Amino acid sequence: MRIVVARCAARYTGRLTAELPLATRLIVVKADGSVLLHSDGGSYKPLNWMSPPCSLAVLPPEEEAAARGVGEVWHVQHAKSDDRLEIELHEILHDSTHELGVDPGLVKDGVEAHLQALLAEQIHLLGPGHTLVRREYPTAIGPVDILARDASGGTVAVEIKRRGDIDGVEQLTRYLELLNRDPLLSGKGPVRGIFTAQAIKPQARVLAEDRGIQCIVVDYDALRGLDNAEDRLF
Amino acid sequence: MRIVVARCAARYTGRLTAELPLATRLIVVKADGSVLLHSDGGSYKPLNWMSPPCSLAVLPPEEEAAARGVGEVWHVQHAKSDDRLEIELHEILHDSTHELGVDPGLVKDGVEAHLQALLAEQIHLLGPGHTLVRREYPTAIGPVDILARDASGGTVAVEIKRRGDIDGVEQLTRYLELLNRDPLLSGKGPVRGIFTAQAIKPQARVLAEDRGIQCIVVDYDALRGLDNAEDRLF
DNA sequence: TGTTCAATGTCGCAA
DNA sequence: TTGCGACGTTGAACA
Repeated sequence: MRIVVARCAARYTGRLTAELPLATRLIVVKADGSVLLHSDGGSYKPLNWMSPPCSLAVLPPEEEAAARGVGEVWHVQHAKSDDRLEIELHEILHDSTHELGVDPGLVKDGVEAHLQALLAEQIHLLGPGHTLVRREYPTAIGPVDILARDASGGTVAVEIKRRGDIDGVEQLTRYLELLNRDPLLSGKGPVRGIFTAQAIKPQARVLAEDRGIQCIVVDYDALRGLDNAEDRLF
Repeated sequence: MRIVVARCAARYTGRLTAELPLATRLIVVKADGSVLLHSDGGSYKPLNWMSPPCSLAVLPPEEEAAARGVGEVWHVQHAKSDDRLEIELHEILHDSTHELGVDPGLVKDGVEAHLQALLAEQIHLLGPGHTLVRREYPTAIGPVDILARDASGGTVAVEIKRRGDIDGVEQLTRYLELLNRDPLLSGKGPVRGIFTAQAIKPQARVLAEDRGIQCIVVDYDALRGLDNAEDRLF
C-alpha cells in the first residue's frame, strides 16, 4: 500500500464525469492497484476513486500542465470498462509504502439472516399456535423469509427486515399475491402476511395495515436474550 | 488528518456487532474525528469505520490486553448514537499527521436529471402526437418524472430511470393508481404508464407489461446526439 | 459468470 | 429533521 499526501487535482470519466479542483488530499494506492482520494472530512466514501481491477501509469506532465505547476500525472484506467481517473500531482507532501499482507476480513453478527434464524426458532412470537413450515420458502419471484401456519391451519408469510421501509411491504405484497394463487396454501383461507422489523416506519406501517398485513416490531437483543435463556433451560 | 499504519484488531458495536482480527492495516483519522480502517485490497469501503460526528479517546491497555501485546486502545464513540469502535493497536509501523485544509469538493455532471431533460425536449419519442404537460408533476406521494398527453388527449405518466429495476415499476404503479383517481386526468380514459430506462431488467419488464405499462429503452448517447443534431438545426 | 438483495450503506434534495 | 430516491453504489449469496 502506497500512501501519498499531495496537492492535486483530479478528473473522473466513466459512468459520469467529475472534476476535483486543486487541493491537498490523501491518495491511497492499494496492492490491487485501486486508488482512493480522500479529503479531511466527510464519511468513508472517497471524493474520487478507482475500483480494481485497474492499472496505474505515472506520466510526466504535458508542457501546458508543467507550466501550471504539475509535477506528475497519474492515469488510472479500469481494466474492464473505459472508466478512467486522472490525477495531477502538484506537490507531494508525503509518500510512503507499506507491506500490509492479506487481511483476515470482517466477522459480522446481527444482520437480517440472524434475525430470521432467531425468529424461526421462536415462531410462537407470531402468535399462539403458530408453527414453522420453512425458512426461505422458494417462489418464482424469490424466497419468502418465513412460511408458517397459524392455529387454524392458515398459511402465514413473514417478511423480515432490519428496518421496516415501504419497499419491504411491497415485496411482501408481491409474495402474498403469488402465494394466494396456490390452492394448497390458500385452501384454509387467504395467506396472511406479517411484516416484522426492528423498527417500522409510519408510512410503511400505514401501507401494510391498509393491505391487511400485520406489523410486528421485534427486538434483536430481546430475541437473542430469549434464545440464550432457552439455551440455559434445555 | 492523521495517518497510521499498524498491526491492530478492532470491534464495532452499534447497529450490528463486528470483529476484525489482528492484522496490519491503514488507519485514517480525519479532522472531524471520523476514523477509517483500510486493508490493502477491496474497494473504497473500509473494513471498519466511524462516521462523524464522533470522539476519539486514546487509552492505555488493560492488564490482560497489555499481556496480549496491545500498546494502545482507541475508543471511537459516535456523538449521537451508541455506535462504538474499539481499536487495539499492537504495533505502530507509521504515524504522521498532515494539514489538508478544506476541500473545494466534487463537481458532478448528472445523468438522471439530464435524461429527464433530454426526454422532455424530445417528447415525440414516446410516440406520435405526444405533448409535454410538465416535468416533475407533483402528487401526494411524490413527483411524477414526466406527465404528457397522447394524440387522443389521454394522460401519460412517464417514469425515468437510469436502470430499469422492479422498484421503478412499483413506483410508477403507485403514481398511476393515484393519478387515475383524478377525474381531470383520467377523463379521456385511464392514465397510461410508460417506463423508460437505459436498460430494463427482464423481471421489471414482465411486471410492467403485466400491469399494462409500456416499456421504452432509451439510449443516453443517442438522446444527446439527437439533442446536438437539433442544436445544429435550429 | 451473471443476477438479486442487503447495507453500520452514503449522499443529496426537498417538504 | 425526516422522507425519499439515486449511487461511478459495494458486497455477498446463489443459480
